[in-house]
Amino acid sequence: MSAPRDVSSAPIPLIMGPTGAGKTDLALELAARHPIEIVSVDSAMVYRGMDIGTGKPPPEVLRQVPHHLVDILDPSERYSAGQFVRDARRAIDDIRARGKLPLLVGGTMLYFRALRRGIADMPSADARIRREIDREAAERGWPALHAELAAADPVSASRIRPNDAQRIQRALEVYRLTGKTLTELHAAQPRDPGLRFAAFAWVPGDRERLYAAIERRFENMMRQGFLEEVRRLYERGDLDPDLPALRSVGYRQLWEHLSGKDALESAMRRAVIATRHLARRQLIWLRSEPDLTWIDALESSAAAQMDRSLSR
RNA sequence: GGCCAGGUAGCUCAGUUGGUAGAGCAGCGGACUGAAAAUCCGCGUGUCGGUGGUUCGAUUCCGCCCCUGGCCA
Repeated sequence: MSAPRDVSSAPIPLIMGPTGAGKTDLALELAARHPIEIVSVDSAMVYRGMDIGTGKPPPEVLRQVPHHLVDILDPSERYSAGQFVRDARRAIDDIRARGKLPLLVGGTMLYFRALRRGIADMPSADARIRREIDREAAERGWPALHAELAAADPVSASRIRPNDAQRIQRALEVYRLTGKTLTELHAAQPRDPGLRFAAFAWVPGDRERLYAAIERRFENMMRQGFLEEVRRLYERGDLDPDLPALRSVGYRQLWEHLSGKDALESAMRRAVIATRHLARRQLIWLRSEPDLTWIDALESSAAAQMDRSLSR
């Protein structure tokens, strides 16, 4: 048990790691020994009814150890980095007001970055404008819309590829909504997030072993009823596979199987591959993130290292 | 045993009317500001099954052998 300390000024620990690295178990272990509450930094765990495939702790554990930003949305809803930053800051304030230490744990690196560096004040997604842009793209192709963006905002256009539909759409959306370019809005972004963080990269040092763990983890999910979980979502009838929630790793592939587009064996294989791809992108992201304390999750002393960091 | 179809990148396959070969997937590297578990970009030397022959030159044509699948005995 750590000595009492001023929780309101202590840096907030962030544990960032790829899927399958054992972050969830680590967080629970730390919660047993420190006065902490967990804030999930995970774009998929926010959804209710998506439990097995997102690797959420079981309901008893969620009740026993306070978790924030888990099960806050229906899968039909959209979340975003901007919303995350607002939610996380509120959770941090609340936890500190209770005299506890917030521990942020997850694998959604964009959310960590947005929290640490701040995020520009921009309008959220607008379904009507997106439909409009999609229609134009269907007629003229994304490169044409990219050219349109280049006329308004050459700086953004130069870093967004002509085929990156998602980013072209967002850039045009913001411009049409506000009359301002992404470049202008980014420049106006507040510099100081007003919070201090201590960021840890919790990463297995051996990629082969991480990949093997991912495969075992997926097989285990299937044993726990992952397919039935996706079937429940499928059979609701009001959900669409283009929804952000259902594009998640595993859910997407099993949905494709349920809708008759793929054999189960093949869908399962593709789900494991998609999870590996996710882990790889998370690792790549971490390499470019500044001010990280790296901990090899495979080292026997790894948990003890984290433990000591929280006691300081 | 005979006939037929195959044997080309880790996998599935394309191709070379003879000038030593290229896609998809996998893998690897990277980007990332309200979809981010998303989206996008870059990276392709491999005894072209083996061995002899023809040829200036064979992965490509011919002979033999090996392996896989199918059909017939």
